[in-house]
Amino acid sequence: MARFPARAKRRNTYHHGHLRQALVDEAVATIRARGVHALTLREVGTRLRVSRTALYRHFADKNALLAAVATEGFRTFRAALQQAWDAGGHGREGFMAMGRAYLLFALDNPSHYGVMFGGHLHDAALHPELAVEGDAAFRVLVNALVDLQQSGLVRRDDPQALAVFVWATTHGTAMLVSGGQLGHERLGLDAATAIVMPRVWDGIAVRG
Amino acid sequence: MARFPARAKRRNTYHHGHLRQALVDEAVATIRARGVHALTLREVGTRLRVSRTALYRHFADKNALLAAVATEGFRTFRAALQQAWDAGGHGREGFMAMGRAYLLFALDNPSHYGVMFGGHLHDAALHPELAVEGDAAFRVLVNALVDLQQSGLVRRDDPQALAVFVWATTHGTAMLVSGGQLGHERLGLDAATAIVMPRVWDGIAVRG
DNA sequence: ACCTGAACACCGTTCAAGT
DNA sequence: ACCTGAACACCGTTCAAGT
Repeated sequence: MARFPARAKRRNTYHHGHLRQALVDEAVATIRARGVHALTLREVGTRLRVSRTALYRHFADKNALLAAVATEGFRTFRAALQQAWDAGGHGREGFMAMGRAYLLFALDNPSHYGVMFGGHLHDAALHPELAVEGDAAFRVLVNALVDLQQSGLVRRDDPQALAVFVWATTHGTAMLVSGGQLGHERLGLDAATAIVMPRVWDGIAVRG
Repeated sequence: MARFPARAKRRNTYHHGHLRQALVDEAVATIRARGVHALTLREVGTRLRVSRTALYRHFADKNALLAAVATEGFRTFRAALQQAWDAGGHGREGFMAMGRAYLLFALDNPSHYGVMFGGHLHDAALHPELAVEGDAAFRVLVNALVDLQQSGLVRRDDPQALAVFVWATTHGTAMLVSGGQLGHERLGLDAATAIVMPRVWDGIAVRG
């Protein structure tokens, strides 16, 4: 019944058994708080009270850690989209809620979103799980569009093509708004949603 | 009449009088060829046969050099948009040509485009010339939209809002296509243009 | 003004070695 | 298997000094 000592001793010497997840969490926290450029493998290590090179037991290099961060981001992102679509009761309102959720995620976690889409990753192709999660998030949108088509609300074009248009528009809006790239025009979440989403709807809806 | 020697001697010791532009050009070339992550101040210096720190006479830091690269990008970008709009004879066709030119620029110079929009720049606000050039490029689009409104082709909504929608969609498409972020769906320039631009037009055109 | 070399503090990554 | 410390090659940036 007293087998804890062994575990305790182990924890002191070899760290916990979930270093990988701890590394990802720490990286996400750093990125969220201070941006990608502030992410340092050495600091991640010391903050986790682990050697600077312990990380290499779980990731090939810094890029692989970033890929894991992006993968994790896609997971919560997809959940947020799905939840908004469901909570919005599908239909036009659900679609709008999804769009708002998309922008909300991007504006709330600009740095994390940047890792997912910003091109900080060098060889995304080398990380299949990343592609899988990205696809899964994309598929939430495709499925919603198919549903909207079946309800007679959206044109019966190729849903993939429609999804590309919708995703691109929302993504572009997120990047422009969060980066403040449009110069003078500083937009907030609601303003951006109000400007862009109705027009996206016009671009895909059945003509009335 | 023979005052060249002085110049020649000077060139050997103090480099040419256009180091700043040479630095930007070299940075652009490196980024274009090998990506932002390969840009090194030290290498830029040695390739220009100049000390590693000569750069600091012209730029506060690496970020300032990147801002200059982005500024230069916006200049040629704006010219490309304007040229397409004019060559397309304005109207719907000119608008489509502009959209294609946008995507062409982004796909032809993905890394340079990435510096302009990708968030590699830390404090874009600190570089006013960058904002000026970005605004100028944006205004080409706004002006085109106003023209289209006067021709009765585009709805008479706030042109700025219309421009945000158009820009965001095109920008998003460029990012997604160049990053191959849409998973399986690998799109080329023409496919992306064909999918997105007609729908953008539907989103802004006068209802027929 | 414009340029330089040496130096500083800081990276990511490798590797032989420990448990 | 998992972790470590020392070492390597490489950064951006500062600074006193040169012309």
